Amino acid sequence: MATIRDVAKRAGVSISTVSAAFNEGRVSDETKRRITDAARAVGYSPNLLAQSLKSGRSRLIALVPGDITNPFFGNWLTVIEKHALAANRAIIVSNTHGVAREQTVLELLKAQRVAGMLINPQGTGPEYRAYLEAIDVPLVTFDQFVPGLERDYVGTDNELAARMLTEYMLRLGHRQICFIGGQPGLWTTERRREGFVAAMHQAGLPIDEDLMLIANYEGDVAYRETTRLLTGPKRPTAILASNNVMALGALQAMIDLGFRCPQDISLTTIDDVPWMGLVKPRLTFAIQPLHELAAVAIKWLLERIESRDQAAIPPRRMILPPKIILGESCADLRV
Amino acid sequence: MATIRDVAKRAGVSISTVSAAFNEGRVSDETKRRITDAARAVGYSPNLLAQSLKSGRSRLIALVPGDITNPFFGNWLTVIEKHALAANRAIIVSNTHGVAREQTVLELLKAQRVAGMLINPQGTGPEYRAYLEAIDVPLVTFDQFVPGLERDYVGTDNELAARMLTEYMLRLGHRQICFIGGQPGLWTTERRREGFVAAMHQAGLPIDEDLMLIANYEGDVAYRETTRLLTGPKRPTAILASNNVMALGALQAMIDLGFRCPQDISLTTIDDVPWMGLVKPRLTFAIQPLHELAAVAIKWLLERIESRDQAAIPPRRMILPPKIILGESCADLRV
DNA sequence: TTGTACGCGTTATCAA
DNA sequence: TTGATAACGCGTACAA
Repeated sequence: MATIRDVAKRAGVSISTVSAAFNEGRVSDETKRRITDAARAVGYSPNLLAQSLKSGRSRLIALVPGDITNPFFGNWLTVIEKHALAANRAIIVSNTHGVAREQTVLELLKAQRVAGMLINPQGTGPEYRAYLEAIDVPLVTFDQFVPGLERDYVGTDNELAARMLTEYMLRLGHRQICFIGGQPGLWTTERRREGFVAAMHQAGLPIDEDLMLIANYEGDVAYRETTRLLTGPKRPTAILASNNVMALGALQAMIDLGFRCPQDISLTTIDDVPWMGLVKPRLTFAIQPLHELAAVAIKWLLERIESRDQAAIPPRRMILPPKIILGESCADLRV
Repeated sequence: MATIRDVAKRAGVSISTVSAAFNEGRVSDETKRRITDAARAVGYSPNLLAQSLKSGRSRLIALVPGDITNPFFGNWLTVIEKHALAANRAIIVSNTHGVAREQTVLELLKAQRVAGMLINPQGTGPEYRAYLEAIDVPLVTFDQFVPGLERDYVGTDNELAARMLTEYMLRLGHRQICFIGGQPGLWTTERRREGFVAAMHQAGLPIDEDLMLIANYEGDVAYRETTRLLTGPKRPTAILASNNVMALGALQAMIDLGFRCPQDISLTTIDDVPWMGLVKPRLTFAIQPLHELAAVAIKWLLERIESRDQAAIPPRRMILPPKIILGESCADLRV
């Protein structure tokens, strides 16, 4: 590939002049023109590798969403890309399939000297926290909060989301409500569980441990657990699924077993999916203010990247309330 | 960050010895141990930027799927990641939002000296073809074929997919069938249109240009166009939507206008979405053999990356047939 | 306004 | 088996 040298030779100037021409240095218009012409002629494109090696950092921002196939993620990406582009930085996305490959991916990105990372952290425990904290790259976390981690975080009030949905179902007269949780230990899982439990207790209802299912944030396990529940002795009148994909798994399980939603079993969930309107029945769900959250996340990251001194900016947190969107997936038992 | 120098100093050896220790050079077991200990102590991780600058290429493979939010893409990613990982290479994903930012993104990836690219090319026309051809990076295209481009390509027989679906609807007695196409000029759009037209002609039916809608591969335009069609004077008995997202847009439009599917209007489409089973009615659609295609795509790319001489491998093409999955979205008009 | 020389962190060559 | 040194392509003092 053509280097800065080839351009210099072709334009009949020195390499430093070429460099200056590309970096708003003091170069006469005439020579600048000769240089750009020469660059085009030899097909020159600056070697970002060399630039980054020199400067110590690249202009790449890594987005690490955990599971790239969760449609939930598309909304984050769109907003983040827009702002990154405006700041003349590019987004690259790296999938991790949960926590399994996360460390490998982060090491790679670190070694690539990315300018910053936006990460949905999938791990738990103190070693994990320590690991994240030790990464000396500007970093903003979103969605999953890691307790004790001294990093920026943006997310939704998950406890509130679960509580609002549970209260809604309680108001409709439901008493046997099943909660299907994601991976145990994850922030969103635990907060959503707490919201559910709080609403039940406030209504003076006990928690039936048989109706507290443990799954993960993928559809197939939710499908299996729901099937197991509905073929067993205890049958709830309503289910709160901890996320969108799980809700669809649970719904599929109901349908496959011949249950009707909402006539036989009601269903609510947290998080949107595209074409939610086409899933029948239309689900009642809690929606996160993703646009606002994503905008803040990238704004904070850019601030950190452009700041001389990382430590000068203390860790910040933003937690916004969700909204409830009513569908047709809940039966009114009071009538 | 710690460099090879810090390790050398700490281990009391020269930097070249450290380098050798990390690159299966001839180093005694004793010094190797000292070096790995020292590396751990100072928290050394090799600077991939410097390595790549030296070697001229990184170990990153870029996946450029056009629209990252199309669920269609998740299947490609999963398979490709698995094989890349096995070859000790990492995948980064770059979104382009159609053709608009594609060139910018490709330039960036080129400047980053990625090892290779897997791209779903969104452009058309001879200049676009020439541009892609001139990129001197190992490259495999998928899904969209660019006529005349001398590059590897894997994809599905799109003409066949559309023909099979159209024939199916014709067999059920439909005569007024509407075709909604994606961006004009795109390979998949044109082939799918041809398949539709071929099936109609073979059945001795004329093409009604009023029933040939032009949209793009996103849901909202399909929604608008379907709405326009169904509120107009000519009403088809069936619709063939050119992809999954468009089908959902068309379905939503029908529902919003009070039409029932399939009783009033039948619908078929090409490409799967996850939880397709939950969309009511379950759609009849053509599915691509994505696993096979993705496996071949990454295999070919790795071959090119590891080959000394690019030109030694002539451009290859693989086109596999689709399968039809029957749902409940088509009415039988013969009864 | 332009050119020379050095360094970023690494690998490869060659000498010790 | 080890170590000194020259690249890789670029940016930037500093000198001319």
